[in-house]
Amino acid sequence: MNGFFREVYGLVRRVPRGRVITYGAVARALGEPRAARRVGWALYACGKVEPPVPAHRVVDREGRLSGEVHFGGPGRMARRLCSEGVRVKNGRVLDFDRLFWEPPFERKRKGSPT
DNA sequence: ACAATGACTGAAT
DNA sequence: AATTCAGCCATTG
Repeated sequence: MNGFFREVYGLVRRVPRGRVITYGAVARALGEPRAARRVGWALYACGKVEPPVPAHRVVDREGRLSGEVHFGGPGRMARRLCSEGVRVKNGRVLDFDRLFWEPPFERKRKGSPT
């Protein structure tokens, strides 16, 4: 597995319950702002990863549940979010801007930026 | 190697 | 604000 995938999983796992993040934000946090699609690809393969990845907390830049179809059925992702307190309406997070969790900008180790 | 696709995004219209 | 276009990068046929 590519290190990038693990970085994606590691960051997504840090998304607090009841909050959401975007593909682009994950990519930026990992230092590759153009890697949003790769983030999606990583999440596509996160099903068998351990510990489990809360991929349902990752939405697109408009707060839409673009990966809903990959949760085994309609409404599963939304219901999961709802179960965490995130209100979803018509495939979109309502208070998306308010619930957005800005990730800590972690560099590729090698020490922190200062 | 070429073309098409995709859990994306930003800019232009 | 909604839709369309183009860039992006990895995977797949």
